[in-house]
Amino acid sequence: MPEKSDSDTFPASDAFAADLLRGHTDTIVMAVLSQGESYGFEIFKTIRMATGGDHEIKEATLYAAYRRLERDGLVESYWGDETQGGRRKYYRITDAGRAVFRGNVAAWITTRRIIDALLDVKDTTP
Amino acid sequence: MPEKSDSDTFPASDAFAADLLRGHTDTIVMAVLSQGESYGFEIFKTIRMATGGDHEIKEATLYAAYRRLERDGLVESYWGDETQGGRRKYYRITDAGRAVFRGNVAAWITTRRIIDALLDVKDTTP
DNA sequence: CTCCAGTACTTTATCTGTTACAGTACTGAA
DNA sequence: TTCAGTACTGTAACAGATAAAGTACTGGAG
Repeated sequence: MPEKSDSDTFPASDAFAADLLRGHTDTIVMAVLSQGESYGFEIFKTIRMATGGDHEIKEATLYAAYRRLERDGLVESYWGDETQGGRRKYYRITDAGRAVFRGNVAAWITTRRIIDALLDVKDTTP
Repeated sequence: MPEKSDSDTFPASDAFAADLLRGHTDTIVMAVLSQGESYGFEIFKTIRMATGGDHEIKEATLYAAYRRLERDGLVESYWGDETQGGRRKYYRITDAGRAVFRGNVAAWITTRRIIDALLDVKDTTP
């Protein structure tokens, strides 16, 4: 008889992909921006490449994050002076942003440990 | 002049603790139940101990998770026959639950890798 | 020349998990 | 008797994620 994998019978990640990165979006955007200035769509492409298509963060989610981060003074923005093509809004991380980013990375490491312990996940580093 | 730490000036984890575990609650509950049957409040205490007070998952969050898991057939419940004290609702993970749990742990490992890469977090294992 | 895919940004409505808060009910210790 | 702890439930509200749709430009394929 035909084999059925667990994931066929019990899809786990359909609705999950969303919530697994939830709460990390702002931190991820700040991580990209600590490497240097960038504009909205480029940040989107950078993250899409890093997540490899799967688990991708949607455009609308990111643009919402940009607004949130700017509202909280963690990033600053300015319009580029593109003469042709779509106008681009560039983002730059602020000092406050850098500080919060450092805190969030620390929080991630803590959270990571807690979940690893709860799920009894062994170290996966080769 | 008095020192001010980053966390004083820019509180990072006030609203975050909530969202960092978000999406993992169901998986964490199933992790506890794969160790054996348990009842609602006990699962709460187990998780509270593991998270060490910080980052704790609130009672209401867990009871919501129990209902969700039971609705989806991932856990089963029955009332204990306590003769005194509060009545206890016991939970048991189902085969479907075990399968989804395995998938979620795999998803967690993937997500973990992605976030580590994006945040450029090095391996923290001693 | 037209159509389409890609770039680039925006807005609105909706969904879901989390939580504050409140309530019920029992027990044992101060 | 009061309070802390055990044990469960329900409701309202919030915030982040996203589907969906729209605007506007560019370059290539047919």
